Amino acid sequence: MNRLTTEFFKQDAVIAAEKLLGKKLVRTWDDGSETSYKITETEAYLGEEDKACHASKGRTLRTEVMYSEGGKVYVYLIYGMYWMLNVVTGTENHPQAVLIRGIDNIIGSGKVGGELKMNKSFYGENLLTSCRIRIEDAPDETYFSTTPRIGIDYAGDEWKNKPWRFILPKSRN
DNA sequence: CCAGTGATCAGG
DNA sequence: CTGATCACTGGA
Repeated sequence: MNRLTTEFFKQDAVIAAEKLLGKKLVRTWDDGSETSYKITETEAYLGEEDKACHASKGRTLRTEVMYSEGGKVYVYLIYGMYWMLNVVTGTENHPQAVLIRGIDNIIGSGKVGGELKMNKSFYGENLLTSCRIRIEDAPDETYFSTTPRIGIDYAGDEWKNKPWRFILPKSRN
């Protein structure tokens, strides 16, 4: 299978989050071996107006990569312990990202970052060219559920209730 | 329910 | 510099 193209990553985060379900996340380790995971849970964060999106606070050192064209990695440390893996989507200057919450049977954004041994060096990594991490195409999933996003109570009703979390049923792992 | 843990950002 | 906050997890 081939890598997803720049056209895929240029889509809006809500579309990309849905379509990323079932795609193959491939991690190449330091010793050259590879592990392939199926993406099973995602969340979309869409633009400065989305109060739950980090970019709602504007352009900073941390959010900078979200302002670039889709196809890059956005990682950040949360609670001093967990590296959160996101995929930047959309076009330049339109900050968006898709959070990877689950791969195979590893459910939980913090656990995903741990499993993939994420760290700050992956910030801005290019998914189109990186030799450490890539996403390969796979048939679109048509059977999945949606719920509001997790852990964003601060965002206010309008944004916290958006059904922008996408989940594959466990039986399809 | 709640503690742990440290980068990041706004404000002096 | 200081202090608040945080897209979380695991254990009481």
